[in-house]
Amino acid sequence: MLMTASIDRSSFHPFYYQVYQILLQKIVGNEWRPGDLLPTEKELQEQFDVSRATVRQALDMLVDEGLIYRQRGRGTFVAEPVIEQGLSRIISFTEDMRQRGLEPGTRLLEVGISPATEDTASQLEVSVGEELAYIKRLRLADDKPMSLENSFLVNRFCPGILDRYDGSQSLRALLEREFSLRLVSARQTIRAIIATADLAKLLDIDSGAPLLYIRRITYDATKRPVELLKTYHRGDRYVLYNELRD
Amino acid sequence: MLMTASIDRSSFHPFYYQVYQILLQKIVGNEWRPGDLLPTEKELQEQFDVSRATVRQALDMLVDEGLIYRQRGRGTFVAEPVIEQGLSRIISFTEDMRQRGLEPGTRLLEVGISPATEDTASQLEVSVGEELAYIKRLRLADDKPMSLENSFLVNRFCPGILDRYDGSQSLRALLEREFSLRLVSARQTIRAIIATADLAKLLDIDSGAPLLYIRRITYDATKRPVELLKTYHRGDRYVLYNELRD
DNA sequence: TAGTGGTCTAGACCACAAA
DNA sequence: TTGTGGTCTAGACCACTAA
Repeated sequence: MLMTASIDRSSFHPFYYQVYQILLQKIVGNEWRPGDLLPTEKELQEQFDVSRATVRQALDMLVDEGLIYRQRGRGTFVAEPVIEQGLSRIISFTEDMRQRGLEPGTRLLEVGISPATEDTASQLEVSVGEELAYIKRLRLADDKPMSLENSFLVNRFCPGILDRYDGSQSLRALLEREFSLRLVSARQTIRAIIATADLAKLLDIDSGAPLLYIRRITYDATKRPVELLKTYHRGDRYVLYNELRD
Repeated sequence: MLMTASIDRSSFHPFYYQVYQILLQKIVGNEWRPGDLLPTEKELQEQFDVSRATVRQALDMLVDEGLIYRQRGRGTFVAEPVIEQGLSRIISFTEDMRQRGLEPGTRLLEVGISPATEDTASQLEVSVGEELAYIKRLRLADDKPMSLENSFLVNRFCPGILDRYDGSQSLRALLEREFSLRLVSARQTIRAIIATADLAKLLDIDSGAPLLYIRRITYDATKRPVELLKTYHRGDRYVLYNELRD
């Protein structure tokens, strides 16, 4: 491109920020593609008629955002786009198993209403004793036990949900369709524990076998906690996968 | 404190990095506490006998890590320790422990060069037999064993790293500073396993105790796999936390 | 008004990569 | 050997805060 943007010296934006914006546009606008060599710092300095320090300050921002990287003696390059999607999405057991090429199954063990204990109440930000709907399910993969899921819902947000739940459908979809509860964010803790005799029996493993214990609180769009999910995954079968970024 | 550390002008570490380290120690060592006013840039400049730009480069690192913040016209302050509830950031063991309010420690067990096995080679996308630098560290929290970390680096990308690594510093920082390797993304799998006798002994737990086993591959800006990290965390002490979104 | 951090300049020397 | 980015200096002027 022959036309080159230049900076506005009377703007209230700092020079380095204007340079950053111009370079950013070239990258996100795909004019410069991953792997491309950027102009040298000297060239940019001359092009924008600013000092090298100013150019470097602009480049530092792009480095911090992971959009470019520098190699001493070689130059500055456009970075490969980082996989941003699917970093940490909330996915259901069913989706999860299908992604792994396994056939998901569910056996409904128990449902009911019970008062919140001190522990569950504090997690769900409700009063102790408030009614919670609970759903206990054994999850299967290729017809063999994989995980035990224990779900606690704030009954006030989805009254009568247990009557409409038949044990096989997606709880997420039901909450959204019938109660307009969109689950948009979640926090979870992950621990390694040892199977108790009860859990071992349900999961068809030896007691003392390792389990991945995940405790997740899910929030709706207004940041209200809606569900507390306790999951026990068989250590020998279940592998949690995720992607991280700097 | 009247005694003040000064920088070593013959060190191979850059001045700004030495200043950063000294200031970092004051903060994590709790000599400077949240809310405290730092010396002004001018004072630091005089204290270390470096230019203001060098002081600012050191301060920039601390700002990036969220340890300090600046207010124009007022000064620079130690930040409140915030538990970075990021979605899925790559954080070091050291950062991780600090966020949990535990004092991180490291015991270097073993370093060396060894040829890639079929398994490690495929993970790191190198040939079987290619030289890998490995670093085995026992990680401590409040002086008690927390995790065992087994790191494998493609030696070709960071030749001589083992000579420059003293066992206590940040591997990430070292890779970036000395080899211009910025670790920007990672993929990991998480499993629950049972401690073998060897692992149990190192971690000071019973054999048969549960462990969280995390296997992470870290990539640089050009998407090259750089490090394979195998980590064994004590199930009774270590809890993995993360946030999810829809 | 005095002092802070924010921005900017015009140099310099270095380590490293590639030809 | 040439050119790159990495580090460092010694200034300067500005916008903002607090006294």
